[in-house]
Parts: sequence; structure tokens; C-alpha cells
Amino acid sequence: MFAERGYRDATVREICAAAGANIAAVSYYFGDKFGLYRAVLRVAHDESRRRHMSGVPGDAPPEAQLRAWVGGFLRKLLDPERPQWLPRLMMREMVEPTPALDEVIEESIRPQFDQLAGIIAALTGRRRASRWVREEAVAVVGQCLIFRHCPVVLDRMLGVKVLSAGRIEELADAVSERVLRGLEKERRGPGRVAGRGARGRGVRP
Amino acid sequence: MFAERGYRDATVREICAAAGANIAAVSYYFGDKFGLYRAVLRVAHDESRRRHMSGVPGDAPPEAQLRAWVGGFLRKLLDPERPQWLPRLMMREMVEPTPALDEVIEESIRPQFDQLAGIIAALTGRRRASRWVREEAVAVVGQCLIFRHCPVVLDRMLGVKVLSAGRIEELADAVSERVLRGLEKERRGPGRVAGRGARGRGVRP
DNA sequence: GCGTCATTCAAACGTTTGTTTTATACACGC
DNA sequence: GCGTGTATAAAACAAACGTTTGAATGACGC
Repeated sequence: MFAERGYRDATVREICAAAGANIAAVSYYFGDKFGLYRAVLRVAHDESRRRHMSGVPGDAPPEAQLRAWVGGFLRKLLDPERPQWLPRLMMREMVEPTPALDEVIEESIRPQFDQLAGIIAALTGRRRASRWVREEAVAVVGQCLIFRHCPVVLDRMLGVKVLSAGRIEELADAVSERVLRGLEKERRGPGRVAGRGARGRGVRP
Repeated sequence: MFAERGYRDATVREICAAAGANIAAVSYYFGDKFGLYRAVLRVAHDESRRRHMSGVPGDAPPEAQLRAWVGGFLRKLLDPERPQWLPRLMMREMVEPTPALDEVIEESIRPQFDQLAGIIAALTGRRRASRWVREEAVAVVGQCLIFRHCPVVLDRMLGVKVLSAGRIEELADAVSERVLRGLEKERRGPGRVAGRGARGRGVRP
């Protein structure tokens, strides 16, 4: 409910009603409403970390790694079959930061971002910590986040429901191919498979 | 105040106090709180449209148009010298849509988006309304929006303050160059009367 | 001067909010 | 059985919210 309606709009009465608990329970167990929110946030990115860290094979060519990373990220953001409140809660925390944001950044966002930067570094032969690589990574993240950030607007601009389950892998293909096209000139020899390296790995349902 | 604290958290009493007006004025002039919000939203994107529509020269080469569009968009989002509440308000409306979102989409977002799609169409020779062009446009928007969406996180990931005034043009350069790199293969020559219609081989399967 | 209208103001209204209180039910050691 | 500590329940609490009321103010035409 915090994810869906925001901290302020989610009332303890509704939360307790949905949980089948008494209103006084939140004060009894968490001190106050914000204590409950912090607890929710904690289990949120515990869950998030456990789910995502797997899935990007370290020995595959970097093109495939990029496709796998984008796919994992988009599934985490959009897959209707997994709890949507996880990414929604983090989105909210970014747009409207509470004192709890720092913890989310260090424990959940940075490791994932560094992983992506590593893949781009491997693709281009540049240093993972370089400004250029990190800005490219930001561009990749931006292309993914917009789908979670304003799906309603995108549905209207594209004329389709982006959030539908089948579309996710298509989106991941499109994003990673676009990124690879953009990096074409910078790509170094070994893994060079003319953009096809990333294909065919999709876990289509 | 709606932009800074959200519709719900901004109270009528605070707004009226800051405006030097009486509390009953909002009921008298706007009907209720939401009427006031809609009025604010209206002047917001009136202002927004007036400011942005200028500046993208229609007769320049499409590469320059793209750079101008991105620059204008990023300045609108980030320039600390112009009122920040404008883009913040729209961001909020996207993340947490109210019944007023429809109006914002049609009157403010869509014209701007179509303008970008037109530029990409001119760059690649594809139809402005095609799915491919519109998805490329979404990618451009995504790369820009992320800077307004979660500046705090980006500062931490990049190790610099992205919002500083001097950086905006650098960012615009980086984004438009990255996009042009990604469209390289699709670009048609500067002699721009080349064949109309769908350019043979689609990238999409 | 006077009535009329639009506007402003302080006060009050009825809800809803997060939180606290008070009472009750249950489990366990002795 | 009994006291003790823990968990749940319903009710009450004060504060804050959006909104309404009714009186006061001022300008204007006649």
C-alpha cells in the first residue's frame, strides 16, 4: 500500500484492515507509522537483492551479458507475475526521498549499477570506473526506468500496453540492441558478433 | 507547493498563508482544492509550452535539430535558473497520475514528443508514426528524464552534481551524440530526397 | 444616502488522520 | 489456582484536514 498510494496516502487503518490486524498493532510492534514503513522498505530490498543477483552468466560474451542484464532489470521492473510493489516502492523513494534512501542506494542500487558498468567496460575496453562508461550505464538505466516511471504516458505515446507480459522480452531485445548499435564504434574485437550475440537468449514464456 | 510536496501533502492552509490569501478564497475562486490544482497545472504547461516550442529551427539539418531538442528538453528539466516546479509538477503527475493527467498528455507532452519523433523520422527516413521511430523517441526521452527523475541517485553513481548549471550543455551533447551513434546505420545521406516509405530491411524480426 | 453586488475574513463544521488508552483473552512458571 | 507478562480488541483522543458559514468590507450606480 505504501508502494501503490505513497507513504502519506496509505492509512494505517487500511493497512491493518487488509492485514487482518488491529490498528493498535502498528504502534505496538513498530512504534509508529514510519517505523512500519522502514520495516517494509527493509524487506523490500532484501527481497530485491536476493532475486536479481543471479542470472547474468559471467563467462558469456559481453553482448549476451548486456542482454541478460537488461532483461533481468526490465523483468524486475515490469513483470506482472512478480510483486510489483518492490520496484514501485523504490521508484517512490527516488522521486520523494525519505531518510531511508541512503541504505537503498548502497545495498541495492550501487551493486547492480556497477555490474552494468562492468559489462559496458568489457564491451568497449574502457575502465569500469571511467566517467564515459558510467554515463553510458546511466543512459541504459534511463531507457529501462522510463517504462516503470511513466507507463501510462508511454502507453499513450506508443499506442500499446507496454506492461503486458509478452512485451518485456521484446523491450529487452530492443534496448540492448539499441545500446549495442550505439557502442558499435567503441566495441573491441574479440566479442564482436555484429549485434547478434545478444539474441536468442530470451526466456520467452 | 504542489510540485514540492505533492498534491496531498500540500495543505490549503499553507498555500493560502504563502499567497497572503484567505483560506476561503480557494473555494470561492476554484471550487475546491483539486480545482486549484488543475488551474496550477494549466498555467504550468502553458508556461512550459511557450518556453520550449521556440528554439528548434525547422530548416536546420536534423542532426542539429536533435541537439536543439535535447538541449531544450534538458534545460527545461534541469536549468536551476528557471522555475523548477514546472517539470517537478509534471514528473509527479506521471508517477502519481490524477484525473488531470489526460489534459497534460494531450496539450503538453504529445506535441513535444511528436516533434522529437519528427526529427528522428527525418534522420532515418522512416515514418514519424511508425512504432520503430516512436520507440527510439522513448529511448531519447528516457535518457533525459532520468536526470530529473532521480538526481540524488545519479549524483551518487557518477560522483558529480549533475544539476549544476554548466553541465547541462555537456549532457545535451553527450545524449544527442549517443543517439546519433545509435542511429548511424539508419541515417540517410545529407542529400535528403531519398526514397520515401519503409526502408527495406527492418531491424525488428 | 442607499441598495446591490463581489470580495474578504475569522470562525466553525464534520471528517479523517496517527496515536493512545483501557479492557479483555491467552499462555506459562510456580 | 494465581500472579505475571504478552498479545489483541474496541473505543477514545487530540490534531489537522478540506470545506462551509455568516458577517464585514468596499466599490459602484442611482
